[in-house]
Amino acid sequence: MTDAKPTEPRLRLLLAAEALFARKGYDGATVREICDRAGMNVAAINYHFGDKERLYIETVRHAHACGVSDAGPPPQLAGLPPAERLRGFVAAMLKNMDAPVRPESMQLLMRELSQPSPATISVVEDFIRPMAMGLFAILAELLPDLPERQRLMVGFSVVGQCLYYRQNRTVSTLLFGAAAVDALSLDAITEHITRFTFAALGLAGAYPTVVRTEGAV
Amino acid sequence: MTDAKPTEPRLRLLLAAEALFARKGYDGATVREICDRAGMNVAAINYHFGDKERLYIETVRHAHACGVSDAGPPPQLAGLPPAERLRGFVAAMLKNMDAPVRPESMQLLMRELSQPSPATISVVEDFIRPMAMGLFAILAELLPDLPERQRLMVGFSVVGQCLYYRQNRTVSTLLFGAAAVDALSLDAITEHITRFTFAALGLAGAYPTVVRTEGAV
Amino acid sequence: MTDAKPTEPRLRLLLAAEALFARKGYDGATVREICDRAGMNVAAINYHFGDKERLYIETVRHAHACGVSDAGPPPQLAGLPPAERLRGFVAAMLKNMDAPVRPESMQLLMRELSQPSPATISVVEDFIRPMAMGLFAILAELLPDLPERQRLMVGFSVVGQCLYYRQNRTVSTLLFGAAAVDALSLDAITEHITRFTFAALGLAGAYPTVVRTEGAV
Amino acid sequence: MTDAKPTEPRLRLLLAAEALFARKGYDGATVREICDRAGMNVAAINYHFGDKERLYIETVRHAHACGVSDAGPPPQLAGLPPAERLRGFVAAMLKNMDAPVRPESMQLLMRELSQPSPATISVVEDFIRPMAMGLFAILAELLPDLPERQRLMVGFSVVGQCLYYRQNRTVSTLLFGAAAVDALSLDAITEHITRFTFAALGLAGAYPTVVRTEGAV
DNA sequence: AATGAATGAGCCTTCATTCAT
DNA sequence: GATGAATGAAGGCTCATTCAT
Repeated sequence: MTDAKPTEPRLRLLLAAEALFARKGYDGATVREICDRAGMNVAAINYHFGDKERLYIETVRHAHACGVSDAGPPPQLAGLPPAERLRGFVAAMLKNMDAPVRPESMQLLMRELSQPSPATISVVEDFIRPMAMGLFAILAELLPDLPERQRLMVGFSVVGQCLYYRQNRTVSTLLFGAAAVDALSLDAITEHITRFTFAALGLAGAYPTVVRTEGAV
Repeated sequence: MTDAKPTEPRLRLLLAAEALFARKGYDGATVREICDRAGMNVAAINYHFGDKERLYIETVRHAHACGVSDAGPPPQLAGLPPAERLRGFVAAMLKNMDAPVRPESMQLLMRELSQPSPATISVVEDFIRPMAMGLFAILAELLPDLPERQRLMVGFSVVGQCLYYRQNRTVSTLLFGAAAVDALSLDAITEHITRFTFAALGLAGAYPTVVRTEGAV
Repeated sequence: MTDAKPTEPRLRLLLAAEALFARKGYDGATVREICDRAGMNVAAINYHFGDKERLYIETVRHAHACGVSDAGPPPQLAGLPPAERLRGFVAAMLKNMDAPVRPESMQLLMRELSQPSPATISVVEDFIRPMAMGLFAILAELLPDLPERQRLMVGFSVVGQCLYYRQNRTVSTLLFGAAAVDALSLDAITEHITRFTFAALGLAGAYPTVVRTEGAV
Repeated sequence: MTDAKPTEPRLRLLLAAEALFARKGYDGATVREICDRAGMNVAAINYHFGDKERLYIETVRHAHACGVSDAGPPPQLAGLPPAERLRGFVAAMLKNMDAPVRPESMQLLMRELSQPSPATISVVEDFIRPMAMGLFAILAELLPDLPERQRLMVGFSVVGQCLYYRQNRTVSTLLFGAAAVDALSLDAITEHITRFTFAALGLAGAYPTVVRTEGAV
């Protein structure tokens, strides 16, 4: 059993900050609130991190350091054919976003990416770039003759489909109801995106799990 | 006579607030800043709107009231075949997000959608739902036999591809450089997403602009 | 009857700040203390002066603006012979320091001069230089053949004697008791410094009030 | 072996405190700053001195304990005639203030004297009184018939001339430029004050270094 | 209808201090 | 004997808000 309430003060602050920054943003969260949640004194932040801004940066770094282990294409797919790996990539990305170790981490990172700050760059470099490189390596194998610009947009189409579910869950729920949205299981979404993409790429025949359809849907 | 600088005080405040809320968020923007930008007194906001929160709600309402005219599928496509209309939908959505009448409006709405607030619901109902209904009407015509749950995910795949470019422009730029990202013209993106989607749906033959490809890319 | 408690808020703050800065110095005085004394809110300083430092500068400026009317050699001596005017200068300087309109003003100025700050320069230029120029004009008339460097030191000797009583009253009192120090009336001191100086300059014969002595004491 | 960097922790703290209190005053100097400068932990002050205030008192005591050896009239003048000894006193006082063993000590003491604190009394008693007694002993010999009150003012005139150069160097520099002020050598000032005083006292004939002048200048 | 002056709550930060080691 | 970690109080400042005009 790992610590539900870690005794390390620095970590307590980071976790409290992560939750509050994720929920309220940098301006909306106050250092008092964060320290209270961490069960510490107001001066703790200054002592451990210098000031609020550096706490924020460290919080973002910590959040992606925790998630970074799952980042990049799942290594166990290394030797498989590219079609298989593309499916693995979609599955990993969806899973990573949907049920990360700590939801606050992901929430904070998404907020961070949509409103860049000094901490954004390192997150992108350490957390996002490995995944992107993994995806484009797969696409390069799958579509070796495609001009680079086209490949870029193909990548964006794949990632865009995956990100949609995290970035726009609120809207989807408001539009179609929580029941309809929650009914979409992670597996179903993975299946859908993979088929949709394979069909789009004219690789429906290469689709790993064999189900043949007219289109992909 | 168009009002470049509207003299109506309420409107001046709404436009100033829109720009600042869009750029800095609710907590980051200050009423003083907003009033200064509107060329008015600090007390103006409280006089005209009661308090900051009500100003925010009114600002969001006003932003989507201005954008709502462009929302929904472009009416001129009304009589065309569904394939044509799907292409029109993608083009409209991308164009709407990329170069709306007032960029601040869109920026504010996007921020609002990613961080739901009391003002979110009416935005979704008035601004988003018409577009969504338009899209699903098209999809229903294109894929009449598809189970509803599948159609939902198809819709998400289409919209997800479009939204990616707005929601993740910063990340894309950090990953691939501004040059590579800016080189993707609105037309090129529209073309790509439409083909990608048609191919995915097994409707490549129905692709309106005729270019026949193996896949869609 | 002038306002003992002025209703003008800016002035109330300046007077409160003057007293506290004079007594406790810049670091020792707190804005809360100052506002309390002025019967105003903590935010008043920020509203009226921007921040503590600008309040300090304005306080110093105001303090010397109040005293500056008495600065410089008393104009009514303008036509008199230089010996008479030297006596007048000493009398004016002592009087000015000993019983100024508001003691806090002088206390603040003296503190300011011994610990230069951004506000020092203008005080020196506006408040001190006129007096200094007045003195050296007199000395130039009295001792036309004296080299400039010597004249400088003579001026310092005159001023040094006068300043001693203000700058070192505490020490004098601790050394000789309050009774002995307080017994030295303003007139007695004026008389002493004038005679001492005249005798030192070999101008004892020119001493205006005629009393002949062996030395000057 | 002299200790350029004393290893005794208490002494290290005292020297660091002396420098910082001298430069920034009691409120302006922080215990952290002092401990950093002394190369010690934040808690060192509380451990060695209890609290900041007691450190301050000890620092002032130490500063004047170090300077006290030079205090009082130079002993080697003991047997000389009073006129000679007065000259020695002026020279010693000027030299003591101008280039003391450790400039910080003197700076701290001067600051202390101008803003009395609990530590003032002992400084005055141990450091100042010996000098004052020395001076008044000389004056008693030189002017045996002078009433005490007159002698007090004569003493103040002598000391006031000397103190001027230290207490008002900033103002002098602002008024007449650094060049003019720095050009006044310690010897020149000593010479001037001595002659000025002797002439004022009608003792020009007794002036030790023989130069006969009409006045003293 | 609209404003400038003024307010109190709360912000982030820093201070001198203490405690467990 | 001495320290690094942690604390509560208080610092200056900014915020959204209100009031008299």
